[in-house]
Amino acid sequence: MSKESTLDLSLFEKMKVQNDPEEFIISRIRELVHRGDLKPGTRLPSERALAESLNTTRGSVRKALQKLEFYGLVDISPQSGTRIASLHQETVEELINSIPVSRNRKMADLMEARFILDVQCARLAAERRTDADLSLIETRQEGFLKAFYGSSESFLEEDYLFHLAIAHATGNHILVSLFSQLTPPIVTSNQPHLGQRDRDFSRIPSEHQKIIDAIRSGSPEEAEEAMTGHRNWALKRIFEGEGK
Amino acid sequence: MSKESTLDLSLFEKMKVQNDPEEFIISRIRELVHRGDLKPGTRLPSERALAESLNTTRGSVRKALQKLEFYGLVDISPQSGTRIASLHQETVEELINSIPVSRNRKMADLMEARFILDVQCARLAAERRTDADLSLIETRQEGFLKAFYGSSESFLEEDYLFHLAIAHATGNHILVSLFSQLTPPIVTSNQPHLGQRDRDFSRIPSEHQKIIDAIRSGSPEEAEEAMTGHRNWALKRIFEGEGK
DNA sequence: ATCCTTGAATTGGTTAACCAATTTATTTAA
DNA sequence: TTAAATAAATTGGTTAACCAATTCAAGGAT
Repeated sequence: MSKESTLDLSLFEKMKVQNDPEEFIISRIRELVHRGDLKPGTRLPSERALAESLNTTRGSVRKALQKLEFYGLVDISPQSGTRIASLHQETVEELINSIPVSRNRKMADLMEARFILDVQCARLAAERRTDADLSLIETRQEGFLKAFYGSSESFLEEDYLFHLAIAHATGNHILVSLFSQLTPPIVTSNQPHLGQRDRDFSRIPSEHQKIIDAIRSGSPEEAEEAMTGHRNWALKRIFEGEGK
Repeated sequence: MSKESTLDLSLFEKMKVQNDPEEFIISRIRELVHRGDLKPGTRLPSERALAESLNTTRGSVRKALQKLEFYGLVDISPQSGTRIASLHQETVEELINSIPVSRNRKMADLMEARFILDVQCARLAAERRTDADLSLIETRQEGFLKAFYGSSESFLEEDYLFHLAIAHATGNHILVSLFSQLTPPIVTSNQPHLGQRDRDFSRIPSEHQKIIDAIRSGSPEEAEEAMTGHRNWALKRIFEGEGK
């Protein structure tokens, strides 16, 4: 029984100066799992051993491992140790912070997922919106227009609120949650495509209006079509400069 | 400036015997925020004060607050205190565990969100699937059939793996992540509707096969239609017994 | 009165020692 | 040689003291 798939060793050699040991441990283990160097069931070195090996304190190691357990990446058992968990599903936040996939690729995946949600939310909103929902959407549109035609740099934030109001109008809390998970990383990504306006941006206000009209009149098909056109254009902007 | 929207007090009166102080604090604060008793900006009592008030240790209080910060529900600033965060978007897991919404309603929202993702993933999978993707999907179907026709109780789990393989075939990691967030709680929810088979369950294997055929032949429209039929039926089962 | 200085009190963050349960190694008895 | 008994070492978990930074209030100079 002494054999068993046990502890690895020098995979955690200290590197450089570690400004944030906790973050380093998390990203390192995540990387090792992704690359397959750490297979499910593999036991990690003890918290004390890891701390010494990384020239850090046990507290930092512990915080990192606790977060990894929360992520579902490892299983911690008292007196038994910490092992790589069996089947692990990543959260969106994990994926965004993960290493192996290129930044552009992740952004493309994010935009595509949001595209899907946007279109379906528009359709459902047209079916179910209450008057209060419609009122909120129109308020958001006003805010967006003010930011858009003003010199405000925050029109992306306002655009987000507009789309979020549509998601809210579906009455489905889960959809709102998914939506809000996807958008902040997009908004804060400082994608050069998004930040600066150019000729095409003039389309946005009228496209928004089409969507609003469809939702007001309760026409799911029209809403779906309007949102598809609106978002398809945004998607293309991202995909340009990188093949799928 | 001494006024300010500050600390509340006896909202944290100790109740009964607290077996798990950490979980209690998390659920209590979540509840207070949901009910509006704690508004954004409100400062919570200090960790020491909370610990004494709840007859627990500072460590437990601290762990709870750290998790709440991770959830985005509170903002912690050293030497300044812990305050309710301004705009808070709930994660799916939070929503599932939240109190105010009825269980059936949450389940309906979950199913609807999964329906949307399922259909769109089927469409994209038909467009992009590699041979390896198709192979995995067929493997999952075999596993499902074995569990379905055998006396195994795990056929729901196998069904999940089948659908997950389709999401994987889109090549979009974000979609896979969203999908995996939505599905496990459905499987484990012990919905009486789902747990026991009845006459309608016999449709599942052939519906799966239709989806596979559409994905193999690269027909997005067919895949979308097949998945819509498959999942629409599941949706109806949930909505029966509660007007949406 | 008003503003600035100053020092005590309070805040979240960190550290190291300690704990109980388990595992591993050693010793002892058959 | 084998198996049981026992002691030592190791594990994650917890606690309490300590820390630096900040806040807040009292005191004094203008």
